[in-house]
Amino acid sequence: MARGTKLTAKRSQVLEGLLVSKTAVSAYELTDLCRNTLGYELLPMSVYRILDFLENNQLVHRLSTSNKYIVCSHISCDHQHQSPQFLICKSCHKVEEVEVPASVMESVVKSTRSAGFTLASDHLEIECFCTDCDVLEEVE
Amino acid sequence: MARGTKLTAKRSQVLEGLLVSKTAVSAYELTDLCRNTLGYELLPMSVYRILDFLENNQLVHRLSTSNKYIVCSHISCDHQHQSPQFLICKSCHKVEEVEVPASVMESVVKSTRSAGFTLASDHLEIECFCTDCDVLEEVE
DNA sequence: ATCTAAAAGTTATATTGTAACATTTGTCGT
DNA sequence: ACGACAAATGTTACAATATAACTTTTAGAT
Repeated sequence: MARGTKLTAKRSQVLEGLLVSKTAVSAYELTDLCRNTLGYELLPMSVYRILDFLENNQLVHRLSTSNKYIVCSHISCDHQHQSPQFLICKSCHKVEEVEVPASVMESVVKSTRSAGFTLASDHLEIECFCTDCDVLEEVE
Repeated sequence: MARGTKLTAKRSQVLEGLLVSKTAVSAYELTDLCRNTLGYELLPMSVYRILDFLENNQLVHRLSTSNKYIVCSHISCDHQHQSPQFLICKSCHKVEEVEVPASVMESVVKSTRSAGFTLASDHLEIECFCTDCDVLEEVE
């Protein structure tokens, strides 16, 4: 693990909460999950701090589209992966992580560069509806 | 313009606020801008509602990455455009709108479909740093 | 054992977003 | 023109999210 780098008890607890969760969760949802389901004493403030730490150490991804967090699916590997692409259900927040074809990422980087910008995120976020929620949307 | 469809005085005022702004702005920022700079009487609740309306009528884009809004750059055309790709500066919220190469969008749609999801957004959002802010980031 | 830096605790508050209900305004049929 | 209905806006209260600022605890290093 990189600098700043201790996976303390509390940090493990938060990580465990994320591992248990089937969907992306917000800091407050995660706090509740840790307290109610796992029985850990945690407050939102701490959870926010710990999530920052975990994100900086590539253990979790922060989905800025929904302000929720999800554990990195490659948490146990030590090698590099391609950029992940997150398909995020707008309705139930289920998240599917797929790999972005290199060509796509290249194209994105290219248009970013030529506009004078520097890429600030390691992933793409796509707002979707999953199969379940798609049906519901139509009914409304 | 489509259904539900009156560009009332208030709605024009909010739109004017967005047109005046150089960067993406939040509902509260827009409220302040309208009140302080343009002298319009608006409250956040109304601004939220009006932004919803404007978004539904393709006059503004909502950037879910930052929960901010920006006027659609094709506001005065009546024809269809390709999917926009927004380069959003994480620091100053300046936004550059570029067109996504069709091939990229196809690829995104494809991976979305094959994962059983339906695309829910008409654009891509990319978190970046612009030239100005990029320098500052490094100094920190 | 003591010192120090990192981590976690604590409290208060700022910011963002919505719910619920009241009032006003515009449009339609008669 | 008149009343009736729907759309738009006003108003208030509050829920949910995020961070600031300061204190206490903990874990290593010497």
